[in-house]
Amino acid sequence: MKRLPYAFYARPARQVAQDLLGKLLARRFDGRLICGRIVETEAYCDADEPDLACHGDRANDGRPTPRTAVMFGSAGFAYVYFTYGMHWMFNIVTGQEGQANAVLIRALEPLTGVDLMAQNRNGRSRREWTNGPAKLAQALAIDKSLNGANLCQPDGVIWLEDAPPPSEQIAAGPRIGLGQTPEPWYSIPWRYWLRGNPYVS
DNA sequence: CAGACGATTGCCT
DNA sequence: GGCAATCGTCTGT
Repeated sequence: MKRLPYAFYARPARQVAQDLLGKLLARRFDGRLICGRIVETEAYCDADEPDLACHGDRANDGRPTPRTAVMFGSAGFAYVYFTYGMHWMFNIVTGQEGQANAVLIRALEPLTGVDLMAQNRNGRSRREWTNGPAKLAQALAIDKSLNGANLCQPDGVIWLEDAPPPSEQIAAGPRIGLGQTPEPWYSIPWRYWLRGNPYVS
């Protein structure tokens, strides 16, 4: 299996978000491998148009802040942030440097290191290990220490691997949990998933 | 420096 | 379906 290269990420977020479906998210943890197949993503921001749901557009008048700085940086790095006082979210920076583009990984299908996922998810049922953005972060032991991690680095502890295109159909719909975000961004269909997959959130 | 709120989850009715 | 948990980040005073 081949690690996804920088060029894969250095494209518009919506394109990367769809192409990530079926790829593998891998994590080296406790000397072992945890790996899952990506089945749900969301795109935030695009080069051409504003996205008021995106942290990079919403805060500080569209300028970087300490939290969002990574989002404005090079593609192929991890943007990990803390929310609701208890949850970590794992995103992948996409697009061009200077633009706030990222893809949120929302759900995985467990493949490797299932005992570690069960342990990290406190013994919950298999279906609840990775069917949500904060759940998969916990299952893969993703936290602040991985913010800014280089996903293309050969000896990194978190990366993505190429995989054949998915056989499932790709579905699209509005993004989840946008709260007070105004239209049209509240309803714009930038969430993508593999139709029928049981691990979609 | 105080106040509002969040790219969610899990428990309760 | 409703709602509390829990704290970092951002904003306005």
